[in-house]
Amino acid sequence: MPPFSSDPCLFRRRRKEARPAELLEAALALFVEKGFAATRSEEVAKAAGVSKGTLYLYFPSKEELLKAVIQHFLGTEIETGIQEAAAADGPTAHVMEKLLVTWWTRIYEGPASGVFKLVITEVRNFPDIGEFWVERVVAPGQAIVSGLIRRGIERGEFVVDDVESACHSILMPLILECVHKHSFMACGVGKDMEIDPVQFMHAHLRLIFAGLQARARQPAPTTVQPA
Amino acid sequence: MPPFSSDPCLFRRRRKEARPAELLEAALALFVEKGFAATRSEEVAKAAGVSKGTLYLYFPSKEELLKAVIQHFLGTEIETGIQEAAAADGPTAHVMEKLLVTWWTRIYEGPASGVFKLVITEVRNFPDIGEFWVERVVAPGQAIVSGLIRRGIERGEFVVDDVESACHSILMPLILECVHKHSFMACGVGKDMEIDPVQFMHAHLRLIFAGLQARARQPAPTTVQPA
DNA sequence: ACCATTACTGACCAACGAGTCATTAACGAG
DNA sequence: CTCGTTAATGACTCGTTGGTCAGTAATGGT
Repeated sequence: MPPFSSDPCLFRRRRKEARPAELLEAALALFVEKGFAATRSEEVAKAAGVSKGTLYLYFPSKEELLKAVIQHFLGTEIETGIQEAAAADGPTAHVMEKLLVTWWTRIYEGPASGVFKLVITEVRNFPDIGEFWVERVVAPGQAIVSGLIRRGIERGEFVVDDVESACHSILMPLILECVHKHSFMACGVGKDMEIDPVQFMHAHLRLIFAGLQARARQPAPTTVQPA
Repeated sequence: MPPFSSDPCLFRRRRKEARPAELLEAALALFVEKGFAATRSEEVAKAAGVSKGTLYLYFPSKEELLKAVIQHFLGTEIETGIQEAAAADGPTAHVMEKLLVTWWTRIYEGPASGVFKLVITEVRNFPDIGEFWVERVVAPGQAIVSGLIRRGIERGEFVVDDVESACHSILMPLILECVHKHSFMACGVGKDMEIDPVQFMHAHLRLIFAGLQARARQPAPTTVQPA
């Protein structure tokens, strides 16, 4: 580094407003990649283009930074899902497929996908992370999907004896796909046997819907079938 | 600690044979609970009832200990599954259900379940872990299940257009259930909305089989149906 | 009983990393 | 331009921890 650098565009810019968001983004990427404990706070600062001191200017401790990261990156996606689910009409399988494909693709591709891995790995060290995770993500997410399943049952499209389990069968592969993206997929392993996540999601939903509709088709195969 | 303790049963027993296994077991439990980086090597030693020096007598470094842990706890379960799958006959859905229920319950309840979480969290820091994970677990596991699906297709019981995806749809919830056991379930969060894993597994497989059989039932609903 | 062997110990060291704070300089007001 | 405010820095402190090694005691042979 030269003894002085008066370029105000690269060096020591004062940008109080932008720092927190940039630090949170850098922290998410590093925590997801290396884990919380293995990430040095100076790395986070460097990745955000500031010094370690600045990091501690905006967050009182590394642990608080972690909590802020999770709080910051989990909220938004779920609420849009609720609205999209409520607005749609038509055959439930269609509604659900459309919802899950657009909604989940956005989650999978955005930074939220990393939060799944992060929360899974760190809940046991910081249990209160789990509190607002179930409250803000698990519960509303399940509510959307199980609500749609019940809608399908009421309309005579689905026959399901355990809605909760069906909900898990639908969502768990999608969640694990997000985790997978940030573990195996992120390093070079198993590239040969990899599946395109979007292609898998379609095949998965087709299989699940076939199962949900299987016994519903039996009593009235000619009247209800849409396709 | 008293200045001397000559009780040979509790203090400074020499048990060269038993140490490695005990250290590996203790290390697995702690690595899964707290993560590799957050676990101090002395903790592992204490949990195994030895001092830190003894740990480094059997493993050259903390990282080698991690690799040894994973190597030690991943091999056995898969091979028994291959044999059980090959031995069985009868309707494929029955074979598969029986296999997955016994096989996966054993994995879920044993120490192997923790290895899933451990590998997911640590591959990116130690990529060669991933190498023998795909080779020894992912590939053979998928081979067993997709082999059974193909068996079902050949026998006219299933209609599947994407065997790989179906395989994922079956296995991913079971894997995530293992991970869940060692993250959320292990701390107190979300206890109210929890599902019994065995009950879920049955419901999940019933749903999947309904999907796999759905279109197979259509052409000949009266002749093929076993139940 | 005595000794040789070796499993085992824990004090120790060096490196590392979270968090601090005296100092520096960017910015804006007058 | 000057100066007061405050965003930003990075050298420093100090507790922590991976790894070592000189010493200790359990064991088995004679």
